[in-house]
Parts: sequence; C-alpha cells; structure tokens
Amino acid sequence: MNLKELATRLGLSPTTVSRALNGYPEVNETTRERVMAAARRYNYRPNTRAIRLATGRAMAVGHVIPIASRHEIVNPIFADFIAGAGEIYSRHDHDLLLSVVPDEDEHDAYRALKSKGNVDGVIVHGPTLADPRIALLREIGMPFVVHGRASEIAAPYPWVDVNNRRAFRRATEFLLDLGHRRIGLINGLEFMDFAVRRRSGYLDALAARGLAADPALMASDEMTEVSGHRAARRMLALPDPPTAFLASSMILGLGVRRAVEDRGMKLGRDISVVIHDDDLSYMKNGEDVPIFTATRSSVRQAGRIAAELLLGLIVNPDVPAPTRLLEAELIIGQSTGPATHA
Amino acid sequence: MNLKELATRLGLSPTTVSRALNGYPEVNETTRERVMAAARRYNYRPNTRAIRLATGRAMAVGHVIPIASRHEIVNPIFADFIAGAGEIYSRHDHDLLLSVVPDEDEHDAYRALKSKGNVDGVIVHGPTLADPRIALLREIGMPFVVHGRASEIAAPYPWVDVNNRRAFRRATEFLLDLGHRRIGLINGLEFMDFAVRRRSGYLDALAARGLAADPALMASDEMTEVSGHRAARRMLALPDPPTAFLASSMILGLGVRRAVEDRGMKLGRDISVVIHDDDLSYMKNGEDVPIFTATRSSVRQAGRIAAELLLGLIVNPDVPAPTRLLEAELIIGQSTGPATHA
DNA sequence: TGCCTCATCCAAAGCGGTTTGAGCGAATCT
DNA sequence: AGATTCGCTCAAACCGCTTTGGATGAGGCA
Repeated sequence: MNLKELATRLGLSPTTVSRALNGYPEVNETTRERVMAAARRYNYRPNTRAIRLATGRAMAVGHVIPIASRHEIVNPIFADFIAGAGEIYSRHDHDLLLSVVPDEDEHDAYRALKSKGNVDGVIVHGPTLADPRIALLREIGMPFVVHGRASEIAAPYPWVDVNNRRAFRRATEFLLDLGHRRIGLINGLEFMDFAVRRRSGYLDALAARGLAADPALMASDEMTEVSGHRAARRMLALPDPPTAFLASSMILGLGVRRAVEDRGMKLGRDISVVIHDDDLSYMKNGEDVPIFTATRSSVRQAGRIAAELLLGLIVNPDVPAPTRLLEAELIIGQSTGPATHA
Repeated sequence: MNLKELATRLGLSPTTVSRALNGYPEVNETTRERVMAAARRYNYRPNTRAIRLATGRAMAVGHVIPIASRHEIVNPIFADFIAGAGEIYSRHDHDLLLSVVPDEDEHDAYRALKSKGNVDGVIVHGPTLADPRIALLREIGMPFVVHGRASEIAAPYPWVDVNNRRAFRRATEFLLDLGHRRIGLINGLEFMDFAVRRRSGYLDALAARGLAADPALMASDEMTEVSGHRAARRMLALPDPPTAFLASSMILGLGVRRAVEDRGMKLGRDISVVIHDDDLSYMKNGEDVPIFTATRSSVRQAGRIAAELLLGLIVNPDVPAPTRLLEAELIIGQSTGPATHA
C-alpha cells in the first residue's frame, strides 16, 4: 500500500493525501478525516526510503562506536546511554544508526556518514583531551553532541557531561573527613578526558588540605574488574598502604573489593571504597542500601539529554553550542567508614 | 557531488557511470578506470537514500531492543553482541539500526520496521519459551535470526545459540566430581529460554547421579549483582547450605562472591562457584588465570555468526532455516575446589 | 559489399514520496 | 455584475540513484 494507491482508492491526488497526512493547513478538515481513516484502515505507512530521498533528511542519527583494535573493549555504558537516547529518537521518529568501526577508521566513518547522507547528526562518545573528531565534524558540517568534554579544545562545541571534577573532589573530601589520609585513585586511561578531570578533582581536594599526592597511589588503566584488582593489590602491598580507594567505575570497584578481600580485610571496616556509579541498569549499586558509597549520575539520563540537544541542533544548527553539566550526587553506602589506624 | 554531476564532468551518461562503479560488464575497462579515478578524485559516494529507494533494499538490519518497562533493564550482553554483528554489517555495507522500544510495543515496532521499509531483516534478542515474535516475523515476511532459541516452537526458524543445556550439565558434573552434593543454581528469569535450558542441564546432571534436586537451591531472578547476592545469601543461611553454586552470569557470580565473603568464607576453598561467562569485553573473567571457573562462550562471536546468517537470508530468503549451535568450553579458574565437609 | 554480432554507451522510466505552481469554483467585495 | 480573494485540489517536477530497452558503430563473416 503506497501513497499513489491510497490516493486512487480515495479518489484524490497523491498531493492532497500527502498533505492531509502531514497536517498541512490547505486541506479540508473533512477530507483530512477521510484520508486519515483510510490510512489507518489500509495500514498505510509512508515508505521511509522515499521520504528520506524526497526531503533530503536522513531522519536518523548516528552513534559511532569505536572498537579499540588493541584491546577490543566496548564501553559498557553504551548500552544504557543508547537506551536513553533511543527513547528520545523514537519519540521523534528518528532512527538510531550504530556504526561499529575500528578506531583507526573512525574519521572515515564520519566522513562516509556525511557524504552518503545516512544520518543528520551524530553523538561523539568517549572524547579524549584534544579529540580530533570535534574539529572534523565541524569541518564537514555535521551536527553533533559530545558525551563528555575535550578539555584542550577551546572553541565552543555542544556537549553533555557529568561534573567529574566536582564529584571526585567531593568524594575525596568525604574520605578525608572520615580520617583517611592515604587514598588510592583507581582511574580510567588518562588520555580520556573524564579520567583527567576526575584526577584533578582528587588532587584539588588533597591540596586543599595541604596533602601531597603520592604517585604510587594513582593508577590509570582500562576499567575492568581485573585491572581494578591489580591496581588495588599493588597499592595494598605497599609499605604504607592506602586505607581508602576511589574507583572510577562500579566494575573497577568490584575488582578493588576482591583485592581487599583477598587480603582478608573487610570493606567498609578495614578499607573504604568510593566509586563512581553510572547507574547502569544491569549493574545497580545495590537496591535500598547501596553496596558502594558512590558519586552517582545516570548515564541513561545523559543519553536522553544528549539526544534532545542533538535533535534540536539538527533542526536549527546555527544556534550557539548548547551544553549541559550534570551534577553527581554522593550516595553513602556500606563500603566506607572511619579510618582506623590514624 | 552526485552521479549526474560526475557524469557530466566525465562527458558520460549517468547510466554508464553507475554501471562502471558497480562493476557491470557492459562498460569498457578503460572508461571504468577513468570513472573510478574521477570518483576517487572528487570523493564521490553515492547517496544512500537514493540507492535505497531505487533498489528497494534498505541495506540495513534492525536490532529491536526491548526495554522491560517494569525494571528497565538493558541486557548487558547487547553491547558485545552488537559489536560482533556490527563488524559483519559494515563489512557488507549495511547499517545497523537500533530500535529501543518498551516491550509492550515490540510487535508494533517490527510491523513498522517492515511497512516503512527501513530494514531488510532483524535479529531477535532474548527469546522466551514460546516467543511470539517468531510467528509474527514469519507472518509479515521479514527475514530474521534469533539469538537463542524458543523451545516451545516446533516449526524450524533460524537461530544461533549456545548449547546451554550441555554447558550447565557439564558444569554441574564438574562440581559433583569435586565432591559437592548441595549445589545452588542461581539462574535468570525462567520465562527466558536460556534459563530453562540451563536448569534442565543442571537437573540432568543431578539425576544422572541419582540426586534429587532441592527447590530451595534453585533461584530464578534478574541477572544483577544484587539478585545474585540475595539468592546466595538466602541459600547460605539454610540449615543445610550448598557448598557450591552455579551462576548464570559473571555479574550474578560477583553477587554470589559478595554473599560468600559476607559470611567470612573464601571462594574456591569454602565455597565453589561456576559461572557462565559470555566473554564480555568489559567484564573479562580474569586475564591468564580466570577468576571464576566458567563455561565460556563468546557472545561477540555469536553476534558475528548471527549477522552472517541474517545477511545470507536477506539475499536468499527461501533457503531452509539455518541454525548454529555453539559449544561452551569449561574453563577452570580459582573459584572451585573440592568439597570439604562431606 | 551486405548482413550479423558484439561491445559500448545512452535516454528515459522507474522507486515513493514531497513540494512548487497553478487551476477552479465559491464566497466576498465594490 | 465584475473583480478579487480564498479554500481546496491537482499535475508535474524533483530528490539521486538503478535498470530496462534501445542506439550506434566497429569488426567478423560469407
């Protein structure tokens, strides 16, 4: 069932039917009713491919997810971020196009997306400090929103981010207030912007209390259970081990917990841990009582906001770059307690 | 730069240029070279929207990911499955369309995908025992491949699945061989097909040794850390607690571990745990030494295979339903040991 | 030389919508 | 009554590609 057929069945021209369905004013309300009814009855849905060609819009947004060819890690927050974003897209009749590309081909991927015209805009995931994609996208004139920021890029660009620095400063202060002085930071890879911001929040808090940061208490690696475990084990084996940890994700935190328990110590009593909690649906930080004390910020919500900003930019690209800074809340769980040996 | 412009620049007709680029035989090899060179030079890429309309093919496959409106959980294996599938799609110039829909709208979503014509086929995720989507897709004539199976559906349909039953039978036997007699099963929700198969593998193994299954040792719930913890805690508090656990996922296993350690016991010594490991990139089960003893099967690989089957079906839908049963391997890790108290 | 084949290229008709520009009664104005 | 506006509808062009069905001319063959 296509437009032409529906039109002949109604004894109308395709023009009128199209207009009736798309809410144009220059069509009689009674005919509009008739058309709508017929469309429903014959279960007519305009062919997306034709709409796209005719209007020149893709009615789709792209998410390029880069696969680091070395370690082949898919960022576990994608699933929830995309769930949030997808909600908004479907509400606006847009498709979500997922491009999985080896990271060395990422630039080509964006260029191709543009010249082949299959998306109207993209979300940039996991920005590095001076992420080159931002310049690229601006150059090729593709609307975009960054999830996160790129500190070394001065020109304004659209982004949605958590206040990572404040969150980690806050978390560090919380541990300091509990009497902890040796606090291990178990962070993501520091070419990622968020990791650098989190570290500076941590350093800020230490400096504010006149404490020097110990490089041996800072780890930066992939955010897996295993690397969380490895880093915590190393630090706990130091002559002057930390009494508390700050971990950049729930999964890292689980690794830290394993290391703690490997040494026969108990979380929250012997060792305190604060994590950053992206509030992933399949990785909830407890139910009523949080497992970990955490700085929490919903990545799904971030996805929703990013999607909304992007759809806005697609409609009106010449607006000044919208940005949104989300605050994380500090959730007190069972994994922290006062420092015992002063 | 579009086809017509490229053609005039070359002094050729659009027809010839199109044919040259698409490898049709009726064009002189020297002109083909010329055309190819010009296409490269002007960075010409055919407009996908136009190709789609002209050919009637969507050049895209859909993944409908249902969001259970009650608990809002996104299956954590999606990310890796999609990474695998996406690899194959991009190799074949297909797009991956992600539709996030509330599960009560899922049928409509498939129907819409079909009538609007924006995909050539779909992957069905997380099938239930008598999954209605299979009949629906067949009815509307949309090529599909199921990731998993639907035991109660007799007619053949295309699927890719892990041999869950054998894997869990194997794992159970392994624990029995270590002397364990009380083995707790911590499973996913049992309207999911995989969960039922895993349970029957577990029951098979017990029955083969003449052991009766204890309903108190079988839990079935969402696969989160918290529910793994809750189930294990409950079982450990029984008068006659299990000495070993079988957990349906790594995340459940982490919850079990927490419950074990809450009671001051040590994994692999006091309590054994075997998990099913989907080999997720961000949730690796250890590096050289696995954390958990596990039945392992790469979900990313399953994604690759499913994608290949689907692309094949799209080209040739009238072939008998292809299926692929993947075997899980049993990986011995640090979480299992002989039963102590006989 | 005349006829056929074959290689090569092209004009034009789709694909299924949107959108421009115009037509045509009926109502309104002068 | 004649001119003008308004409300409604339609024919046709267009989006950028593919594909059908010739057209043309060179070479092969008798």
